Amino acid sequence: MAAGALGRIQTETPALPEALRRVGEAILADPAEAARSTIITLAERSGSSPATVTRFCRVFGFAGYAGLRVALATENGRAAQANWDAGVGHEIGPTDPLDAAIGVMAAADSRLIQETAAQLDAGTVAKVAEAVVAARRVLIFGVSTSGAVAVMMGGRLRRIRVPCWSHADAHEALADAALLGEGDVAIGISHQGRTREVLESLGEAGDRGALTVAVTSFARSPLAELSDLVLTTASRETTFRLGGLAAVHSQLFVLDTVYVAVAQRTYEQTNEAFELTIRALESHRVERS
Amino acid sequence: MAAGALGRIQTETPALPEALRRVGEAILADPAEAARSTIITLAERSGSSPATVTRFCRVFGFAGYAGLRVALATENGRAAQANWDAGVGHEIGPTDPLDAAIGVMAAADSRLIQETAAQLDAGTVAKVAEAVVAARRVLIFGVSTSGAVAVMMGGRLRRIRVPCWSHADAHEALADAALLGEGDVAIGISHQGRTREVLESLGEAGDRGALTVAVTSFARSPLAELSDLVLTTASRETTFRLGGLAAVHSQLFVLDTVYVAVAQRTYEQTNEAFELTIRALESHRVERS
DNA sequence: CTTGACTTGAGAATAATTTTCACCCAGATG
DNA sequence: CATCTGGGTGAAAATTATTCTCAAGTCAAG
Repeated sequence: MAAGALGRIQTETPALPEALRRVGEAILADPAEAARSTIITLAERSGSSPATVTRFCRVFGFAGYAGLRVALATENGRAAQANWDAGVGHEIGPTDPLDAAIGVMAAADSRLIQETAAQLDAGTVAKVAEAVVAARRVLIFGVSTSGAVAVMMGGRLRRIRVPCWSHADAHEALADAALLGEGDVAIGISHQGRTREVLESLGEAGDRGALTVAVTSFARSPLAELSDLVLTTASRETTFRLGGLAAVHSQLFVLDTVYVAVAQRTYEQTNEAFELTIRALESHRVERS
Repeated sequence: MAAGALGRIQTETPALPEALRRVGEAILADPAEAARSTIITLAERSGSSPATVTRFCRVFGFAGYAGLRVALATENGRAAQANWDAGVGHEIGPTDPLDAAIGVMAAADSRLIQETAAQLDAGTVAKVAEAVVAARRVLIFGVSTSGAVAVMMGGRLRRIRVPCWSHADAHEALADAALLGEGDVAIGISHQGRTREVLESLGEAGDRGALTVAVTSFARSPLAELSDLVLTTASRETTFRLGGLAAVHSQLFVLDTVYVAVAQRTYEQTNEAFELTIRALESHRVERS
């Protein structure tokens, strides 16, 4: 078993005879470098011979040098990953080197998605999906960034034949909301749950008898209170005011789950609709060069 | 740089010729196994020759097979540490319980973002950001889902005073592209990099002397070849055809990094612009209850 | 002193890896 | 239609890495 190879080397090395010990020390001094070296290089660096390095591998139960090498590299990756979460929560400042910033952002986003998933209520998602499948009309809206999310989700749902309209524009959303009725679904997206336009449109839809669904980060926001069902997104307002940026990932994730749930409930039809859509889009693609 | 080797293999493999592609597929099918195999074993498993495997290593910038092997092992350790294998790659079927599906999706998205980050070239991001900061005009476009991403990014950039237009509409994008010139920037988004409209618009922008930037999952796609700079997104086409869904996260992440890089380069102005924007948006919010 | 168990590295033997080269094939050209 | 070109490929040669064998050295115990 590869696990713990470095630890075992650390433990056993001091008890080894002269030449073997030097090999162990050379590896411990820089495992990553050792993984990259050939057996010859490593032998030279430890002041011994290739034969001794092979023996060293055998001592630790590897079939040969290749085995040791792979084990070292694996542990090296493991260690790198362990350091990963470290930087989360760190604010990104104007002078941070970009690669560090990229790492922090990735960690933050990744974590955000996990959090979103953790606190998402599958029951609510299922209810929303069932309502969407049964609805005569579905309306999705938001403004600004959330509007773009709404449009994106609308496009997806239309591709699997859900009768869906999506707006990033407040007036159009309001107009459409007024036309909804019993058995329809309205989904309003707002990170903070305080955007007036979204509140008005969702309120209007509710008044007309449609099922209202809020997608927001705040379960106690006006939007949430006004809605029949609430899908909460997670968002941490950290890292250079990136709360807004990250919120999009969270919103998309929540809507992805709704999409999948809808697709599951209309599997046959979904597959067929996919085929059609893909064929239609193909004609807009250029050939492989 | 060793990081992101698997991601890169994933991205580039489909564009490779026959025999090389088979090698890539064999590796992707079981990276851990590949790391343990000799070049000969791997050649046999992929139905090609050792020579081809060596060529494959060169394509991805490794000095030889040993380099690839170590990189694979490293990533393998990385993945193991993060417990990411939990369910990833599992297709979501119509009968899966929804909470399981949510878990799989979260793991997949999370991993996707990590992969995207790992294979993103900070230097390229910096170049794009610098060009955006210096540009007289910036144009961002895509169609369909990528179009929504473009619109979202455009909105963000405008909020920090970047003179930016964004389109999800092919004709408008083309019209605007024709008006660009030296010192302007055009960013085209297309998951597969084969969408004709995006190709045309970016080509037009390039002809007019603008810096052209591609955001695509395929580094060898027509879109990438045609562009001055390429920002590659990662995407695994797994889980219930969710490739397209997941691609959005990846695209957004890449553009987030550009946004942050731009913000870093115009810190004063960014902060000020933020204040103004937030105040403007406040008036559309309802008061805390 | 011997002896013998244990280490070690030189060099031979083997196996893996890389390079070279001739071939094939698809598409371009005359 | 014949010919050429150029990329892609695997067989085999060349190189290099790895493993094995063995003689020699060391050292503690008799």
